[in-house]
Formats: sequence, structure tokens, C-alpha cells
Amino acid sequence: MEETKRIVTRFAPSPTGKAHAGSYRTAMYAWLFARNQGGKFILRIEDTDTARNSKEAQDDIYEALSWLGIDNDEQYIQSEHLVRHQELLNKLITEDKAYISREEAKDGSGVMKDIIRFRNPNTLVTFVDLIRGPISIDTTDLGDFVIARTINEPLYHLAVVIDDHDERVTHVIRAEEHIANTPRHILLLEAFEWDIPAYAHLPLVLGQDKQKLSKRRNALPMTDYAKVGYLPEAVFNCIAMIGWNPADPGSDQELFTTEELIKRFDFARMQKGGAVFNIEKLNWFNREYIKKLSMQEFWKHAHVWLPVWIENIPSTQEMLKKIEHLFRDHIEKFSDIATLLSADDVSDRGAAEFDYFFMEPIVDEKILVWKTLKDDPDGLEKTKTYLKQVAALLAPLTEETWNYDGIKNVLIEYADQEGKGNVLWPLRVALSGKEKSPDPFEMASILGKDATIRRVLVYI
RNA sequence: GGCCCUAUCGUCUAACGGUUAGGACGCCGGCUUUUCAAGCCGUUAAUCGGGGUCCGAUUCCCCGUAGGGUCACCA
Repeated sequence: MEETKRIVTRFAPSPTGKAHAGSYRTAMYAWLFARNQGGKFILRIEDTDTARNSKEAQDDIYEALSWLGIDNDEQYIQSEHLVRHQELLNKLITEDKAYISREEAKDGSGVMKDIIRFRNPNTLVTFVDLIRGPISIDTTDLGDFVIARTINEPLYHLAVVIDDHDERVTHVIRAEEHIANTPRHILLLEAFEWDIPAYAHLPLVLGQDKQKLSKRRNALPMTDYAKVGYLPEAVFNCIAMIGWNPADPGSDQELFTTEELIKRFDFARMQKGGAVFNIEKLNWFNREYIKKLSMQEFWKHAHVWLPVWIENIPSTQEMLKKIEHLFRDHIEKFSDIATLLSADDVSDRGAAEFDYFFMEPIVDEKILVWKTLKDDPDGLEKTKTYLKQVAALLAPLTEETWNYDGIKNVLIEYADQEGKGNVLWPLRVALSGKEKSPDPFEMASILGKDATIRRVLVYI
């Protein structure tokens, strides 16, 4: 009976620093492929480098994966397999496929120690990459490469091969930088007489500098995107499409749910060359996803970013609801809300764009006059006359008619008559205290009749 | 430098060997508008070079060139 082999993929990060978008795209593809195939996805923390591991980095990996919605079926910590690694290391030595070599330590201490080298058969290794096709590499250049620092300290090349085998990994999906390592792994696999898995080497995710994404040079940790209020669905969608196009041939679709990405996952439509990660595109994706959010979902994300002082202002919640659409228009990530409303420090109030919805604006006659009246010696007086008339026109409006269209209806004729800028600009400035703000009808309808008229009359 | 991989607008990409080489982001411009955004519309912009194969190459092959990756007792 032919048993159908269940697909098994894995993501095997080393916890030596907070991982970036490039690492997580690898995780996405391995996960997407496993889910697409009804297979298994394994998370394995590769912590053989005890000197560089950190608990913080490991937690960061769990956090990012969970945020992105990448769940796993099995989880391993590589260092817990040490006994198994030692056992197989000894087997290789016993079979003379590896040997102990007494050499001076590379750390500069001058100490002599026993390291384990693999007896390289110096063959030409060929494997078929799922993305690139056949790749052949002469392993002679590799020499007798080191597979363990000491008998008790196996190195990556040994550990990864053993763990992948023991965990029944069928598809090794990793970044292009590992192409050069694959011959070593295949040599080891052959020494153990184990099956060779399928390999897919992903094109690199590049920084603006066209170099491989690097945590210390050109990339942010993935968890930073979570921290500043990007939506995980947007990030997933965006990152997954760096180097892969899930759209139907001829289709221009760019927005895909994770379920769609699973359904469409295919190595055949993967790019071979590296691709630059573009934050502008991510921002666009995020805005698109913000647009789709329900009111409840929007505020669930947004409320985290509301400054402390805002809680103390009466009817704040009501006002926030009223200007929700303005937030949606102005932000590309949720932390931008904090900027729009100014920082936590009360002394910053007035500096931020949306402050005028929550406090009286700064009165400033210098910016009150529209540009065409700037040179008119009577410009300010005329402007005040317009404002007085605006207040008079608004006075009769009732609670029912105090809305965008109602306000516009009573003012627009007058504004047209006197010059739109002459009338509408000072009204908007009176309401906002700023040179930039939403339009005057919008402002007035949000602020309400009392506040609107009060703010206008301040100037008269 | 050796080995390996790759090559379409600035960026991400589309185009069973036959298209005016398409879309998105960004940029720029216009509309709208009192302003700034948003929105709508539009413009600019690419097949690295040279040889083949073919009636016909972005597409297949070769050679250059360029870029990237890797050459650890890291992963």
C-alpha cells in the first residue's frame, strides 16, 4: 500500500535577536504551504548557539507569530535534542564519517580543543529547488567542515539535519542565503542514509539599500509594526506578496485574506530575484484594511493610542465617535492617532492637529484674514463683519437642521456673494485656530451650535 | 576573489513565443475645495547589453555586464 506522505514544513528561527519581515515571510510561506496541503507546520527554536541566544528574542518570535496568526502543530526547542545529536555525532565518528580534530580555539584564547569535522567525500551535489530548479555545487571547496564545536556542542548544520529528519520534515522552506548550506546538509543526509527533503529557497527580502534585510542595518523587528499599530492582516498580506503573486493570471487583485492566500499558495508563481520591502506599500495596505474595520474594531485598536488627558474631558467619547471618519482619513497606522491628538503630556495640548475638537482653539487674528484681504488695510475689520454675519445666519438653525448640509445651506449663498475665501476661511480658522483643518461646515457640524457660535464671537 | 543565485517602470509585479509591454505603491499634474488631507481623474516611467534559435523573442539557449547571496568552532 502506497502511503501518501503528509507534507511537513517548519520555521526554524534562531533566537539571537528580534526577527524582521524577511524571517516572517519565510514563516508565512512555510505555514501557507502546510495549510494549503493539509500538512503540518512545526516551529523549532534553533538555540544551539548558547552564547548568542536570548530569552527576549525567543519571546519576541512567539509574539510576532501569534500576532500574525501563524499557529503551529508542533513546537520544539533544538537544545532539548542534545542527547540525540550526540548519539548521532558519535555514530558518524564510529563509522569514520566524521573525526575529532585537535585544533586551536578560534576565539583567540590559544587554547587547544577537540572539534568535530565531517569527512567530506568531495562530491558534486545536485538538488532540485522548488523555485529555481536544479542547482549543482561542488562540495570540494567546503573542505572537512566543522559539525560540532565539541562532542557536546553540535553546530547548526548537524542539528538542523537531524531535527528535520526526526520531525519528518518533507519540505525545507528557507531563504536564499541557505542555498550554499544545502550541499552540506545533503552530504550529512547521505552519511546518515536518510531521505533528502524537498528544498525551496526563497528570494531574499531586501532593504532600501538593496541588501539583505538585517536587524542591525536596515530592518525593524516585526513586533515593532505591531507596537505602532499596524494591522496584522495588512502586514501579512503585504509581506506575503513580496516575491510572490497570488492573483489569478491577468487579475489585478492585491487584497487577499489569509484564507485566500492559503488557498492560492504556489511556489510556481514565486519570484526568483530578491525584492525590496517598501514601507509606503505597507502603509497603503494598512490604510485599506483600516477602511474595512467596523466601528467596534476600529476603536478596539484606536483606544490604546488615546492620550491620557482626553479621558478627563467631558463628552469625549461622543466627540471621538463624531470624528472617527476623520481619523480613518488621516492615519496610516493607529499610533498616528496619538500624534493627531498630541502626546500624553498635557503641555503639548494645542500642538496637535485634532486638539480643537476637545478644547478652545488658540485665538489668533494674524491668520484670521483670507489671503486676498491680507493687503487691505480694512481686511481685519471686513473679516470680522463677515464673521458677525455668519453668526447671525447660523443663529436660527435648530438641533435638527444643525448638520453639514443645513449649515452649508445657510452660509453658502453669503459666502459666494462676499467671496468664499473671505467668509469661509475665517470661519474655519475661528473654529480650529489653525491654518489647516477639516472644512468649516464639517467643523461646525461636529462642534455643535453653541461651540461654533461661541468661537466665532470671540473675534468680534 | 572562488562558488552559487538572479535580472520588466524608482519600488512590488502582470504578460501558455504573437499585447499599443498591463496593474499597484510612490512621484508629478488636474478636478474638487477656504486650507491640509481624503476622494476622483490623468501623466511620466521598464523588458541590462550582445549574439543566437524561431516567421516572430520580455519569454528559450550562449556569452558578457550588473546586482545579490555565501565562503564561521553563527544560524
